[in-house]
Amino acid sequence: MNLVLVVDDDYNICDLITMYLEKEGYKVVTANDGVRALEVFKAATPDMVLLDIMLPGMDGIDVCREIRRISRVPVIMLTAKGETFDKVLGLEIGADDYIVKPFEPREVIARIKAVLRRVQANKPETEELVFSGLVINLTTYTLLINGKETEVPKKELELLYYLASNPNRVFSRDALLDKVWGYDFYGNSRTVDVHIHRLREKLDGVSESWRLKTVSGVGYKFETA
Amino acid sequence: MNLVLVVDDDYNICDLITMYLEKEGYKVVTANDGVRALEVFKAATPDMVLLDIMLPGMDGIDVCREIRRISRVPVIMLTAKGETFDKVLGLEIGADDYIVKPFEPREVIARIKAVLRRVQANKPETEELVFSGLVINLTTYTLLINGKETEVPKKELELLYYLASNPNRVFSRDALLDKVWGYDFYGNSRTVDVHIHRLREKLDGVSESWRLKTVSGVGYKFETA
DNA sequence: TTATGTATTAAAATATTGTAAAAGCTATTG
DNA sequence: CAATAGCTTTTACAATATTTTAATACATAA
Repeated sequence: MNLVLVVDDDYNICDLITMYLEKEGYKVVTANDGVRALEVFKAATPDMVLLDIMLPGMDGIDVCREIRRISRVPVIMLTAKGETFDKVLGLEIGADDYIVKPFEPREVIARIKAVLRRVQANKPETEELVFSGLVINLTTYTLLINGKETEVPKKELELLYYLASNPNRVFSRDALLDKVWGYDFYGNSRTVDVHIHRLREKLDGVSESWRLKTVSGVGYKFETA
Repeated sequence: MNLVLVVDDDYNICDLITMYLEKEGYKVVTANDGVRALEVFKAATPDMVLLDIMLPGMDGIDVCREIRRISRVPVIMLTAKGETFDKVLGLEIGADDYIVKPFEPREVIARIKAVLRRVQANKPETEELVFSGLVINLTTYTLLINGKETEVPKKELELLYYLASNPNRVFSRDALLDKVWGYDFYGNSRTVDVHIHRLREKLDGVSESWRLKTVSGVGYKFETA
Protein backbone atom coordinates (compact mmCIF):
# COMPACT_ATOMS: atom_id res chain seq x y z
CA MET A 1 0.00 0.00 0.00
CA ASN A 2 2.42 2.67 -1.03
CA LEU A 3 2.35 3.43 -4.74
CA VAL A 4 0.65 6.72 -5.56
CA LEU A 5 -0.28 7.95 -9.04
CA VAL A 6 -0.09 11.73 -9.30
CA VAL A 7 -1.85 13.31 -12.29
CA ASP A 8 -1.35 17.00 -13.05
CA ASP A 9 -0.43 18.88 -16.20
CA ASP A 10 1.75 21.21 -14.16
CA TYR A 11 5.16 19.57 -13.92
CA ASN A 12 6.12 21.70 -10.93
CA ILE A 13 3.19 20.45 -8.93
CA CYS A 14 3.96 16.85 -9.86
CA ASP A 15 7.54 17.28 -8.76
CA LEU A 16 6.60 18.99 -5.52
CA ILE A 17 4.07 16.34 -4.52
CA THR A 18 6.43 13.57 -5.60
CA MET A 19 9.16 14.97 -3.38
CA TYR A 20 6.95 15.13 -0.33
CA LEU A 21 5.43 11.73 -0.90
CA GLU A 22 8.79 10.07 -1.35
CA LYS A 23 10.02 11.68 1.82
CA GLU A 24 7.11 9.97 3.56
CA GLY A 25 8.08 6.61 2.12
CA TYR A 26 5.59 6.43 -0.73
CA LYS A 27 6.54 5.44 -4.25
CA VAL A 28 5.22 7.73 -6.95
CA VAL A 29 4.35 7.52 -10.63
CA THR A 30 3.13 10.57 -12.52
CA ALA A 31 1.11 11.42 -15.62
CA ASN A 32 0.46 14.80 -17.20
CA ASP A 33 -2.74 14.25 -19.12
CA GLY A 34 -5.87 12.19 -18.77
CA VAL A 35 -5.24 9.59 -21.42
CA ARG A 36 -1.74 8.93 -20.18
CA ALA A 37 -3.10 8.76 -16.63
CA LEU A 38 -5.34 5.86 -17.54
CA GLU A 39 -2.50 4.09 -19.30
CA VAL A 40 -0.25 4.46 -16.30
CA PHE A 41 -3.07 3.45 -13.99
CA LYS A 42 -3.59 0.18 -15.81
CA ALA A 43 0.11 -0.53 -16.10
CA ALA A 44 1.19 0.34 -12.57
CA THR A 45 -2.01 -0.42 -10.61
CA PRO A 46 -1.29 2.16 -7.92
CA ASP A 47 -2.75 2.01 -4.43
CA MET A 48 -4.19 5.47 -4.71
CA VAL A 49 -4.57 8.34 -7.16
CA LEU A 50 -4.14 12.10 -6.79
CA LEU A 51 -5.99 13.60 -9.72
CA ASP A 52 -6.18 17.18 -10.95
CA ILE A 53 -9.54 18.14 -12.44
CA MET A 54 -8.22 20.49 -15.10
CA LEU A 55 -6.30 18.36 -17.58
CA PRO A 56 -5.66 18.73 -21.30
CA GLY A 57 -7.79 16.44 -23.44
CA MET A 58 -9.67 14.10 -21.11
CA ASP A 59 -10.41 15.94 -17.86
CA GLY A 60 -9.98 14.62 -14.36
CA ILE A 61 -13.64 13.96 -13.85
CA ASP A 62 -13.77 11.61 -16.81
CA VAL A 63 -10.54 9.97 -15.71
CA CYS A 64 -11.98 9.42 -12.25
CA ARG A 65 -15.17 8.00 -13.67
CA GLU A 66 -13.20 5.59 -15.83
CA ILE A 67 -11.03 4.54 -12.92
CA ARG A 68 -14.15 3.90 -10.84
CA ARG A 69 -15.55 1.77 -13.61
CA ILE A 70 -12.63 -0.63 -13.35
CA SER A 71 -11.35 -0.22 -9.81
CA ARG A 72 -12.15 0.79 -6.25
CA VAL A 73 -8.78 2.37 -5.64
CA PRO A 74 -9.05 5.58 -3.58
CA VAL A 75 -9.00 8.82 -5.58
CA ILE A 76 -8.33 12.30 -4.23
CA MET A 77 -9.22 15.17 -6.56
CA LEU A 78 -7.19 18.37 -6.81
CA THR A 79 -9.37 21.37 -7.55
CA ALA A 80 -8.55 24.99 -8.23
CA LYS A 81 -10.17 27.45 -5.87
CA GLY A 82 -13.53 28.47 -7.29
CA GLU A 83 -14.36 25.23 -9.05
CA THR A 84 -17.56 23.62 -7.97
CA PHE A 85 -16.93 20.71 -5.65
CA ASP A 86 -20.40 19.31 -5.53
CA LYS A 87 -19.93 16.93 -8.39
CA VAL A 88 -16.54 15.87 -7.15
CA LEU A 89 -17.53 14.60 -3.75
CA GLY A 90 -20.90 13.16 -4.64
CA LEU A 91 -21.44 9.60 -5.68
CA GLU A 92 -21.58 10.75 -9.24
CA ILE A 93 -17.90 10.35 -9.95
CA GLY A 94 -16.95 8.53 -6.79
CA ALA A 95 -13.87 10.36 -5.57
CA ASP A 96 -12.90 9.76 -1.94
CA ASP A 97 -11.77 13.27 -1.03
CA TYR A 98 -10.67 16.52 -2.61
CA ILE A 99 -8.05 19.15 -1.93
CA VAL A 100 -8.30 22.79 -2.95
CA LYS A 101 -5.32 24.43 -4.62
CA PRO A 102 -3.14 26.03 -3.51
CA PHE A 103 -2.47 23.43 -0.85
CA GLU A 104 0.00 22.81 1.89
CA PRO A 105 2.10 19.72 1.12
CA ARG A 106 1.54 18.61 4.70
CA GLU A 107 -2.16 18.77 4.06
CA VAL A 108 -1.84 16.52 1.05
CA ILE A 109 0.08 13.96 3.07
CA ALA A 110 -2.47 14.09 5.86
CA ARG A 111 -5.35 13.55 3.46
CA ILE A 112 -3.63 10.67 1.72
CA LYS A 113 -2.98 8.96 5.00
CA ALA A 114 -6.53 9.55 6.14
CA VAL A 115 -7.96 8.10 2.95
CA LEU A 116 -5.68 5.08 2.97
CA ARG A 117 -6.55 4.45 6.59
CA ARG A 118 -10.22 4.64 5.83
CA VAL A 119 -9.96 2.29 2.88
CA GLN A 120 -7.81 -0.24 4.69
CA ALA A 121 -10.08 -0.18 7.70
CA ASN A 122 -13.08 -0.92 5.51
CA LYS A 123 -11.76 -4.35 4.69
CA PRO A 124 -13.96 -6.88 6.46
CA GLU A 125 -12.04 -7.98 9.50
CA THR A 126 -13.15 -11.57 9.39
CA GLU A 127 -14.10 -13.45 6.29
CA GLU A 128 -16.99 -15.36 7.74
CA LEU A 129 -20.21 -16.71 6.29
CA VAL A 130 -23.06 -17.79 8.53
CA PHE A 131 -25.95 -20.06 7.66
CA SER A 132 -28.32 -22.15 9.71
CA GLY A 133 -26.14 -24.55 11.69
CA LEU A 134 -23.08 -23.52 9.71
CA VAL A 135 -20.28 -21.01 10.16
CA ILE A 136 -17.61 -20.90 7.47
CA ASN A 137 -14.66 -18.85 8.64
CA LEU A 138 -11.75 -18.23 6.32
CA THR A 139 -9.83 -16.16 8.85
CA THR A 140 -9.51 -18.96 11.34
CA TYR A 141 -9.91 -21.68 8.73
CA THR A 142 -12.56 -23.38 10.75
CA LEU A 143 -15.95 -24.80 10.00
CA LEU A 144 -18.54 -24.86 12.74
CA ILE A 145 -21.27 -27.42 12.21
CA ASN A 146 -24.02 -26.91 14.74
CA GLY A 147 -21.55 -24.99 16.86
CA LYS A 148 -19.02 -27.81 16.81
CA GLU A 149 -15.65 -27.19 15.22
CA THR A 150 -14.97 -29.61 12.40
CA GLU A 151 -11.68 -30.33 10.73
CA VAL A 152 -11.88 -29.51 7.05
CA PRO A 153 -8.96 -29.57 4.64
CA LYS A 154 -8.02 -26.33 2.97
CA LYS A 155 -9.44 -26.95 -0.49
CA GLU A 156 -12.73 -28.25 0.79
CA LEU A 157 -13.19 -25.22 3.00
CA GLU A 158 -12.28 -22.83 0.23
CA LEU A 159 -14.65 -24.54 -2.17
CA LEU A 160 -17.48 -24.37 0.32
CA TYR A 161 -16.68 -20.76 1.10
CA TYR A 162 -16.73 -19.80 -2.54
CA LEU A 163 -20.01 -21.54 -3.27
CA ALA A 164 -21.64 -20.21 -0.11
CA SER A 165 -20.49 -16.68 -0.76
CA ASN A 166 -22.62 -16.75 -3.91
CA PRO A 167 -25.71 -18.62 -2.77
CA ASN A 168 -27.96 -20.16 -5.41
CA ARG A 169 -25.61 -19.32 -8.22
CA VAL A 170 -24.48 -22.27 -10.28
CA PHE A 171 -20.80 -22.65 -11.10
CA SER A 172 -19.41 -24.99 -13.68
CA ARG A 173 -16.63 -27.29 -12.57
CA ASP A 174 -14.21 -25.32 -14.70
CA ALA A 175 -15.30 -22.07 -13.12
CA LEU A 176 -14.76 -23.55 -9.67
CA LEU A 177 -11.35 -24.88 -10.64
CA ASP A 178 -10.52 -21.40 -11.85
CA LYS A 179 -11.71 -19.58 -8.77
CA VAL A 180 -10.81 -22.01 -6.01
CA TRP A 181 -7.88 -23.94 -7.44
CA GLY A 182 -6.48 -21.09 -9.52
CA TYR A 183 -6.18 -20.37 -13.20
CA ASP A 184 -3.01 -22.42 -13.42
CA PHE A 185 -4.60 -25.68 -12.40
CA TYR A 186 -4.75 -28.10 -15.30
CA GLY A 187 -6.12 -31.21 -13.68
CA ASN A 188 -9.23 -33.24 -14.15
CA SER A 189 -12.53 -31.50 -13.41
CA ARG A 190 -13.76 -34.62 -11.62
CA THR A 191 -11.64 -33.32 -8.77
CA VAL A 192 -14.48 -30.97 -7.95
CA ASP A 193 -16.93 -33.88 -7.68
CA VAL A 194 -14.77 -35.59 -5.13
CA HIS A 195 -14.45 -32.49 -3.01
CA ILE A 196 -18.18 -31.87 -3.18
CA HIS A 197 -18.71 -35.44 -2.10
CA ARG A 198 -16.47 -35.12 0.89
CA LEU A 199 -18.13 -31.86 1.89
CA ARG A 200 -21.53 -33.53 1.65
CA GLU A 201 -20.39 -36.28 3.99
CA LYS A 202 -19.58 -33.66 6.59
CA LEU A 203 -22.63 -31.48 5.98
CA ASP A 204 -25.24 -34.19 5.61
CA GLY A 205 -28.46 -33.43 7.49
CA VAL A 206 -27.18 -30.30 9.20
CA SER A 207 -29.93 -28.04 7.95
CA GLU A 208 -33.03 -28.05 5.78
CA SER A 209 -32.44 -24.48 4.71
CA TRP A 210 -29.46 -25.03 2.47
CA ARG A 211 -27.59 -27.74 0.57
CA LEU A 212 -24.95 -28.44 -2.03
CA LYS A 213 -27.01 -29.03 -5.12
CA THR A 214 -25.87 -30.68 -8.32
CA VAL A 215 -27.17 -29.08 -11.50
CA SER A 216 -26.80 -31.84 -14.00
CA GLY A 217 -24.85 -30.91 -17.06
CA VAL A 218 -23.91 -27.56 -15.52
CA GLY A 219 -22.19 -27.79 -12.17
CA TYR A 220 -22.89 -27.12 -8.49
CA LYS A 221 -24.48 -24.50 -6.34
CA PHE A 222 -24.96 -23.73 -2.68
CA GLU A 223 -28.74 -23.62 -2.61
CA THR A 224 -30.62 -21.78 0.09
CA ALA A 225 -34.32 -21.96 0.87
CA MET B 1 -16.94 4.57 22.87
CA ASN B 2 -20.07 6.09 21.40
CA LEU B 3 -20.92 9.46 22.81
CA VAL B 4 -20.10 12.35 20.48
CA LEU B 5 -20.21 16.04 21.37
CA VAL B 6 -21.18 18.18 18.38
CA VAL B 7 -20.45 21.91 18.66
CA ASP B 8 -21.82 24.31 16.05
CA ASP B 9 -23.77 27.53 16.25
CA ASP B 10 -25.84 26.49 13.26
CA TYR B 11 -28.71 24.45 14.62
CA ASN B 12 -29.39 22.91 11.23
CA ILE B 13 -25.90 21.49 11.05
CA CYS B 14 -26.16 20.13 14.58
CA ASP B 15 -29.42 18.44 13.74
CA LEU B 16 -28.12 17.02 10.49
CA ILE B 17 -25.01 15.56 12.04
CA THR B 18 -26.96 14.28 15.01
CA MET B 19 -29.35 12.47 12.74
CA TYR B 20 -26.60 10.75 10.82
CA LEU B 21 -24.60 9.86 13.90
CA GLU B 22 -27.60 8.37 15.63
CA LYS B 23 -28.38 6.35 12.56
CA GLU B 24 -24.86 4.91 12.94
CA GLY B 25 -25.49 4.00 16.55
CA TYR B 26 -23.71 6.92 18.22
CA LYS B 27 -25.21 8.92 21.03
CA VAL B 28 -24.97 12.67 20.58
CA VAL B 29 -24.91 15.75 22.77
CA THR B 30 -24.76 19.23 21.26
CA ALA B 31 -23.66 22.72 22.18
CA ASN B 32 -24.03 25.96 20.23
CA ASP B 33 -21.28 28.14 21.63
CA GLY B 34 -17.81 27.69 23.05
CA VAL B 35 -18.51 28.26 26.71
CA ARG B 36 -21.47 25.92 26.69
CA ALA B 37 -19.34 23.38 24.78
CA LEU B 38 -16.83 23.22 27.62
CA GLU B 39 -19.59 22.87 30.20
CA VAL B 40 -21.19 20.03 28.31
CA PHE B 41 -17.79 18.46 27.75
CA LYS B 42 -17.05 18.36 31.47
CA ALA B 43 -20.52 17.14 32.34
CA ALA B 44 -20.93 14.47 29.69
CA THR B 45 -17.29 13.39 29.14
CA PRO B 46 -17.90 12.41 25.51
CA ASP B 47 -15.71 9.97 23.64
CA MET B 48 -15.06 12.44 20.87
CA VAL B 49 -15.78 16.02 19.83
CA LEU B 50 -16.85 17.56 16.53
CA LEU B 51 -16.00 21.24 16.83
CA ASP B 52 -16.79 24.15 14.54
CA ILE B 53 -14.10 26.82 14.45
CA MET B 54 -16.40 29.81 14.06
CA LEU B 55 -18.35 30.12 17.28
CA PRO B 56 -19.85 33.11 19.07
CA GLY B 57 -17.84 34.20 22.07
CA MET B 58 -15.07 31.70 22.64
CA ASP B 59 -14.02 30.29 19.27
CA GLY B 60 -13.39 26.63 18.41
CA ILE B 61 -9.64 26.95 18.54
CA ASP B 62 -9.71 28.10 22.13
CA VAL B 63 -12.23 25.45 23.00
CA CYS B 64 -10.01 22.81 21.47
CA ARG B 65 -6.99 24.11 23.32
CA GLU B 66 -8.86 24.01 26.60
CA ILE B 67 -10.15 20.50 25.92
CA ARG B 68 -6.59 19.40 25.21
CA ARG B 69 -5.42 20.89 28.47
CA ILE B 70 -7.68 18.59 30.41
CA SER B 71 -8.21 15.60 28.13
CA ARG B 72 -6.88 13.55 25.28
CA VAL B 73 -10.28 12.89 23.78
CA PRO B 74 -10.19 13.02 19.95
CA VAL B 75 -11.30 16.29 18.37
CA ILE B 76 -12.31 16.88 14.75
CA MET B 77 -12.53 20.49 13.62
CA LEU B 78 -15.15 21.79 11.20
CA THR B 79 -13.85 24.62 9.05
CA ALA B 80 -15.55 26.82 6.50
CA LYS B 81 -14.04 26.80 3.06
CA GLY B 82 -11.33 29.43 2.85
CA GLU B 83 -10.24 29.39 6.47
CA THR B 84 -6.59 28.70 7.00
CA PHE B 85 -6.02 25.14 8.09
CA ASP B 86 -2.43 25.40 9.14
CA LYS B 87 -3.09 26.10 12.78
CA VAL B 88 -5.77 23.46 12.93
CA LEU B 89 -3.73 20.52 11.82
CA GLY B 90 -0.52 21.41 13.57
CA LEU B 91 0.34 20.28 17.02
CA GLU B 92 -0.40 23.76 18.22
CA ILE B 93 -4.00 23.16 19.12
CA GLY B 94 -3.91 19.39 18.93
CA ALA B 95 -6.95 18.52 16.83
CA ASP B 96 -6.96 15.04 15.36
CA ASP B 97 -8.50 15.86 11.99
CA TYR B 98 -10.58 18.49 10.27
CA ILE B 99 -13.42 18.58 7.80
CA VAL B 100 -14.13 21.38 5.35
CA LYS B 101 -17.68 22.69 5.04
CA PRO B 102 -19.82 21.99 3.19
CA PHE B 103 -19.34 18.31 3.87
CA GLU B 104 -21.04 15.08 2.98
CA PRO B 105 -22.56 13.48 6.08
CA ARG B 106 -21.01 10.23 4.93
CA GLU B 107 -17.63 11.88 5.06
CA VAL B 108 -18.19 13.04 8.62
CA ILE B 109 -19.11 9.53 9.71
CA ALA B 110 -16.07 8.09 7.97
CA ARG B 111 -13.72 10.58 9.60
CA ILE B 112 -15.17 9.99 13.02
CA LYS B 113 -14.74 6.28 12.67
CA ALA B 114 -11.20 6.72 11.38
CA VAL B 115 -10.21 8.93 14.31
CA LEU B 116 -11.77 6.64 16.89
CA ARG B 117 -10.00 3.71 15.35
CA ARG B 118 -6.69 5.52 15.41
CA VAL B 119 -7.09 6.57 19.02
CA GLN B 120 -8.09 3.12 20.15
CA ALA B 121 -5.15 1.63 18.32
CA ASN B 122 -2.81 4.01 20.13
CA LYS B 123 -3.79 2.75 23.54
CA PRO B 124 -0.55 1.96 25.32
CA GLU B 125 -0.21 -1.79 25.38
CA THR B 126 0.80 -3.59 28.48
CA GLU B 127 2.60 -5.91 26.08
CA GLU B 128 1.52 -8.75 28.26
CA LEU B 129 -0.79 -11.54 27.25
CA VAL B 130 -2.30 -13.91 29.77
CA PHE B 131 -3.78 -17.30 29.09
CA SER B 132 -4.42 -20.30 31.25
CA GLY B 133 -1.05 -21.30 32.70
CA LEU B 134 0.71 -18.84 30.44
CA VAL B 135 1.94 -15.25 30.72
CA ILE B 136 3.70 -13.80 27.71
CA ASN B 137 5.40 -10.54 28.57
CA LEU B 138 7.12 -8.59 25.81
CA THR B 139 8.17 -5.77 28.07
CA THR B 140 10.35 -7.95 30.24
CA TYR B 141 10.83 -10.61 27.58
CA THR B 142 9.80 -13.35 29.92
CA LEU B 143 7.49 -16.29 29.68
CA LEU B 144 5.76 -17.70 32.72
CA ILE B 145 4.62 -21.28 32.35
CA ASN B 146 2.42 -22.27 35.26
CA GLY B 147 3.90 -19.37 37.18
CA LYS B 148 7.45 -20.54 36.58
CA GLU B 149 9.72 -18.30 34.61
CA THR B 150 11.04 -20.06 31.53
CA GLU B 151 13.93 -19.04 29.35
CA VAL B 152 12.72 -18.43 25.83
CA PRO B 153 14.86 -17.02 23.05
CA LYS B 154 13.79 -13.69 21.62
CA LYS B 155 12.37 -14.86 18.30
CA GLU B 156 10.41 -17.67 19.85
CA LEU B 157 8.85 -15.29 22.33
CA GLU B 158 8.01 -12.75 19.66
CA LEU B 159 6.45 -15.38 17.47
CA LEU B 160 4.36 -16.69 20.32
CA TYR B 161 3.36 -13.17 21.29
CA TYR B 162 2.25 -12.31 17.80
CA LEU B 163 0.21 -15.43 17.35
CA ALA B 164 -1.32 -15.15 20.80
CA SER B 165 -2.19 -11.51 20.31
CA ASN B 166 -4.48 -12.60 17.49
CA PRO B 167 -5.99 -15.78 18.86
CA ASN B 168 -7.56 -18.22 16.42
CA ARG B 169 -6.51 -16.27 13.41
CA VAL B 170 -4.40 -18.21 10.94
CA PHE B 171 -1.21 -16.67 9.64
CA SER B 172 0.75 -17.94 6.70
CA ARG B 173 4.45 -18.51 7.20
CA ASP B 174 5.18 -15.55 4.99
CA ALA B 175 2.88 -13.32 7.00
CA LEU B 176 4.63 -14.37 10.18
CA LEU B 177 8.04 -13.76 8.68
CA ASP B 178 6.81 -10.32 7.70
CA LYS B 179 5.35 -9.44 11.06
CA VAL B 180 7.78 -11.12 13.43
CA TRP B 181 11.01 -11.22 11.47
CA GLY B 182 10.41 -8.02 9.50
CA TYR B 183 9.66 -7.23 5.89
CA ASP B 184 13.36 -7.29 5.05
CA PHE B 185 13.88 -10.89 6.03
CA TYR B 186 14.45 -12.98 2.96
CA GLY B 187 15.12 -16.35 4.49
CA ASN B 188 13.50 -19.73 4.32
CA SER B 189 9.94 -19.97 5.57
CA ARG B 190 10.75 -23.30 7.22
CA THR B 191 12.33 -21.15 9.88
CA VAL B 192 8.84 -20.63 11.22
CA ASP B 193 8.25 -24.36 11.50
CA VAL B 194 11.33 -24.84 13.58
CA HIS B 195 10.41 -22.06 15.96
CA ILE B 196 6.91 -23.43 16.29
CA HIS B 197 8.38 -26.81 17.04
CA ARG B 198 10.60 -25.49 19.79
CA LEU B 199 7.75 -23.50 21.28
CA ARG B 200 5.63 -26.62 21.32
CA GLU B 201 8.32 -28.50 23.22
CA LYS B 202 8.16 -25.87 25.93
CA LEU B 203 4.39 -25.46 25.93
CA ASP B 204 3.40 -29.09 25.65
CA GLY B 205 0.64 -30.07 28.06
CA VAL B 206 0.49 -26.74 29.86
CA SER B 207 -3.20 -26.17 29.19
CA GLU B 208 -6.17 -27.70 27.46
CA SER B 209 -7.61 -24.30 26.64
CA TRP B 210 -5.15 -23.24 24.01
CA ARG B 211 -2.57 -24.65 21.61
CA LEU B 212 -0.39 -23.88 18.62
CA LYS B 213 -2.36 -25.38 15.79
CA THR B 214 -1.12 -26.18 12.31
CA VAL B 215 -3.53 -25.45 9.47
CA SER B 216 -2.23 -27.57 6.67
CA GLY B 217 -1.61 -25.66 3.49
CA VAL B 218 -2.21 -22.37 5.24
CA GLY B 219 -0.05 -21.74 8.29
CA TYR B 220 -0.32 -21.60 12.07
CA LYS B 221 -2.61 -20.16 14.69
CA PHE B 222 -2.83 -19.82 18.43
CA GLU B 223 -6.09 -21.61 18.99
CA THR B 224 -8.16 -21.00 22.09
CA ALA B 225 -11.14 -22.98 23.30
C1' DT C 1 -31.84 -49.53 -23.67
C1' DT C 2 -28.36 -46.63 -24.28
C1' DA C 3 -25.91 -42.50 -23.73
C1' DT C 4 -24.53 -39.17 -20.68
C1' DG C 5 -23.47 -37.37 -16.52
C1' DT C 6 -22.70 -37.93 -11.46
C1' DA C 7 -21.49 -40.48 -6.98
C1' DT C 8 -18.62 -43.37 -4.55
C1' DT C 9 -14.57 -45.57 -3.33
C1' DA C 10 -9.86 -46.81 -3.03
C1' DA C 11 -5.28 -46.32 -4.33
C1' DA C 12 -1.59 -43.45 -6.19
C1' DA C 13 0.58 -39.19 -6.39
C1' DT C 14 1.68 -34.99 -4.46
C1' DA C 15 2.23 -31.58 -1.04
C1' DT C 16 2.98 -30.24 3.45
C1' DT C 17 4.78 -30.61 7.96
C1' DG C 18 7.73 -32.47 11.90
C1' DT C 19 12.11 -33.33 13.54
C1' DA C 20 16.94 -33.76 14.22
C1' DA C 21 21.19 -32.29 13.18
C1' DA C 22 24.46 -29.30 11.05
C1' DA C 23 25.90 -24.81 9.80
C1' DG C 24 25.89 -19.95 10.37
C1' DC C 25 25.60 -15.88 13.29
C1' DT C 26 26.40 -12.71 17.01
C1' DA C 27 27.56 -11.04 21.30
C1' DT C 28 30.56 -11.83 25.07
C1' DT C 29 34.58 -12.92 27.44
C1' DG C 30 39.17 -13.97 28.51
C1' DC D 1 41.15 -10.86 18.63
C1' DA D 2 40.22 -15.64 18.98
C1' DA D 3 37.36 -18.80 21.55
C1' DT D 4 33.07 -19.75 23.26
C1' DA D 5 28.28 -20.18 24.06
C1' DG D 6 23.75 -19.36 22.79
C1' DC D 7 20.61 -18.41 19.37
C1' DT D 8 18.96 -18.63 14.63
C1' DT D 9 18.71 -20.48 10.16
C1' DT D 10 19.18 -23.99 6.87
C1' DT D 11 19.02 -28.55 5.30
C1' DA D 12 17.56 -33.17 4.73
C1' DC D 13 14.62 -36.72 5.25
C1' DA D 14 10.86 -39.10 7.64
C1' DA D 15 6.08 -38.80 8.75
C1' DT D 16 1.67 -37.22 7.76
C1' DA D 17 -2.05 -35.05 5.36
C1' DT D 18 -4.21 -33.78 1.32
C1' DT D 19 -5.30 -34.00 -3.39
C1' DT D 20 -5.76 -36.24 -7.67
C1' DT D 21 -6.64 -39.93 -10.52
C1' DA D 22 -8.91 -43.81 -11.96
C1' DA D 23 -12.13 -47.45 -11.82
C1' DT D 24 -16.71 -48.74 -10.93
C1' DA D 25 -21.45 -48.07 -9.58
C1' DC D 26 -25.49 -45.43 -9.95
C1' DA D 27 -29.06 -42.24 -11.88
C1' DT D 28 -31.55 -39.99 -15.38
C1' DA D 29 -33.35 -38.71 -19.73
C1' DA D 30 -33.76 -39.40 -24.71
